[in-house]
Amino acid sequence: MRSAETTREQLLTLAVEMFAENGFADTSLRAIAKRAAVSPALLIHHFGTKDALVKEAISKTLGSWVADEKAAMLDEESKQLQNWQAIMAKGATPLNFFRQVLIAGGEYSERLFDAAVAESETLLGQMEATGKLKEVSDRKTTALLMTISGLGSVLFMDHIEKTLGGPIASEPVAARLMNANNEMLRDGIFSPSGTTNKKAGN
Amino acid sequence: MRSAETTREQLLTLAVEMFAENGFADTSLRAIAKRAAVSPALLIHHFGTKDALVKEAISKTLGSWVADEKAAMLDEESKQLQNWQAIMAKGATPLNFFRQVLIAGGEYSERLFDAAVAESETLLGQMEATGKLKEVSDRKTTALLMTISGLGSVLFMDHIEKTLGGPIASEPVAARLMNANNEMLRDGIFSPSGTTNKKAGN
DNA sequence: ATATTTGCTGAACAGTTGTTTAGTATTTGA
DNA sequence: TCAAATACTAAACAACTGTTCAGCAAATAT
Repeated sequence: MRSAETTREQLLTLAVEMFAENGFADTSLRAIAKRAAVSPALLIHHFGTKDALVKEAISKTLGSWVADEKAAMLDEESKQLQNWQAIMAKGATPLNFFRQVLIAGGEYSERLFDAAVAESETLLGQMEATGKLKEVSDRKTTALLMTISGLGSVLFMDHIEKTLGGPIASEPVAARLMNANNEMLRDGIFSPSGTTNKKAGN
Repeated sequence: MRSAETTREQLLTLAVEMFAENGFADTSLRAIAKRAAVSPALLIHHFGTKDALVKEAISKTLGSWVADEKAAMLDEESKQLQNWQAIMAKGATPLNFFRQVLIAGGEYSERLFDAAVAESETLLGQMEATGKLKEVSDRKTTALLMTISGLGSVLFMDHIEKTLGGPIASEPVAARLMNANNEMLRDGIFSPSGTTNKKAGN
């Protein structure tokens, strides 16, 4: 054999990269094959169908990622920035891949979202137990909102970078995001209802 | 003439619906034509290219929507729920269309995002001026985070509905989202740094 | 009534897609 | 060493895509 396992893995790695860059639908088997200097039929030979390749790419990438990322978001404030940057240091590919999975919808997107909500909820519970969290009246919905923010940041990464004028992994941009987020989550940003012109405004 | 303007408008309306449902790339001219009981060539005849049809669909739908939606998010608390429901009452099509534009990326997605950030920033300014807002150290980034949440809610609509077990426009689901969001934005949810749960100022 | 414009169609073109098939070359197992 | 298994390819298939083109039919203008 001509080093089958190696070729297969190389193809899978390349597919992940290209899927991350252009999405699943917009990345053809021919395009992958061309960049691998290989016949399109070889991809079918190794993976059966494009769909199977997509699924394998997803489980490969997600499996190695979610574990690292999950605890970072709600970690101790002093560690947040370095956690964030450590995640980003892994490069753009996993993050973009993540994004494509969410965009593509379907089963994996659903699982991913559910896992993220569950994770947020667990962390909120832990924080509450250790006194790091104020009382929240509806923990599940709060976890849901935090998930939306977290995954939203991934989805809108390009927009964020454009708005803040720098890569999301860079210190100044990451710090601004962290600070604004912590400010919001620690103090709130709305004035307590009733304290100011409640009916005069409008 | 066989009522040209009417046919064109009907086709455009149908295209918007189908784009909202399945996205731009996954909605072929043939599919639209078939559901309109019309020749695919007629779509080209009226709109020139598919791309032109997409653009016209976008500007038609976005134009009539953004204006209504923009002020609702940060309105007075008592009005939020009914604002939200009023928006949702317009039906799923515009919201899904919105979603597809954001997913598709490109020029329109960018414009949409930028407009939403700018709008949030303006509203934060207004709220601060009327004393409804606490001091925020970085208004732009705060506006950015609120935009991510807002548009994230649109993007993850299906997931939200699945998680909370009901349509996002329904009273119980909408109320939960509103309450959790207000709680977060008014009081914050993290305990002040360095302390453990010192005050619950409700 | 005739000519002209215009809504509209059927059929085809050219390109892309995932996949199949038949076959070659290389490696492995006996 | 010989046979079986495996890696790999070129070419083609069938289905789809957006788009073109020649022409029919109906409304409008003359």
